[in-house]
Amino acid sequence: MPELPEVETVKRGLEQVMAGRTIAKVTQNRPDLRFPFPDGFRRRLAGKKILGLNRRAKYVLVGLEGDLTLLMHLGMSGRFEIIGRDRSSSPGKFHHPAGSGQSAGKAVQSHVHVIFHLTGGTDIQYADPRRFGYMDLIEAQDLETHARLADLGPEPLGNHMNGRLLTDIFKGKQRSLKAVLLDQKLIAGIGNIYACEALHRARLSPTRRAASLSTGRKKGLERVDTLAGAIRDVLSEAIAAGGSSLRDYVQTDGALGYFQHAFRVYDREGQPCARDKCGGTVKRIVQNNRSTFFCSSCQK
DNA sequence: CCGCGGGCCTGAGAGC
DNA sequence: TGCTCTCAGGCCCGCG
Repeated sequence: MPELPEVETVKRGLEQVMAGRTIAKVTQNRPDLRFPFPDGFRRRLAGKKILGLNRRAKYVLVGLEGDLTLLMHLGMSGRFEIIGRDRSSSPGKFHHPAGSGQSAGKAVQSHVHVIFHLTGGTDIQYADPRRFGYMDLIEAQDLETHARLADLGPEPLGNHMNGRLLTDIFKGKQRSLKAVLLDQKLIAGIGNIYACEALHRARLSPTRRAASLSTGRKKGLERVDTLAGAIRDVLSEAIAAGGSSLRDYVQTDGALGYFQHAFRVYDREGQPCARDKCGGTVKRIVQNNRSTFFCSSCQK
């Protein structure tokens, strides 16, 4: 499901049609996703003008008039699709096999839980088969203390993400590098795919203790700098590719992302390492109950 | 502090 | 064809 690049791509797609428009009405087909919708969800959104969209970690934030923010998380299988005259396809991108211009796929269409009807006739559909997604409404004064947002770590694409910041984050951490990269309280937005990919690019073993990188010596700083750069690169490249489409994820116009074709280790167990002259084979192990893919020949 | 296991859900794919 | 099992871009909790 969606990690930072997919959420960023979705946010940009929604922004194009939602910013400046007004929510005429909301259709809500069930009382909950992962958690119950907040009280008065439909009523509080109806008639509100959309001021702008933002992303924080894997959350999409929709700023509304009246100091209200709509917070949305896609869970594992959530997808937004723009239905109506504003739907546009980006040239050169692959389209969902089941989506010949309009349909989001039969299996997904039966799981449309929320529709935001915008004035002017455009609908924003939210479908989520597994219902691990989440929506909430937050008053402006509660934004910084909201339980979902308050404890999030820094943005990996923010200006401050560098070797210094990673060194601070890793300091004293006896957990594995992979576990630390996945911890949203330490760094926000990285998920299973991009943690694996970033570590491979930085030639670091996912099982290595995080604190073992953050030595004060020159060599240590070089390593964390390399990792910070790898994180930044892989996320940026994935956003440019419209995200990674494995099972559920599509962009808001139904197009598939195509960064999955650029994976070097994720879901490549048994295949040769993509690094030049490495000669290793990609392995799959389990860490914290999640699959980790890496090359033990070049990742140390 | 840390990893593990289980849970929340549905669907796809593999193997029999 | 259909059953059973495993696994999946997330995240939370409790246990030891």
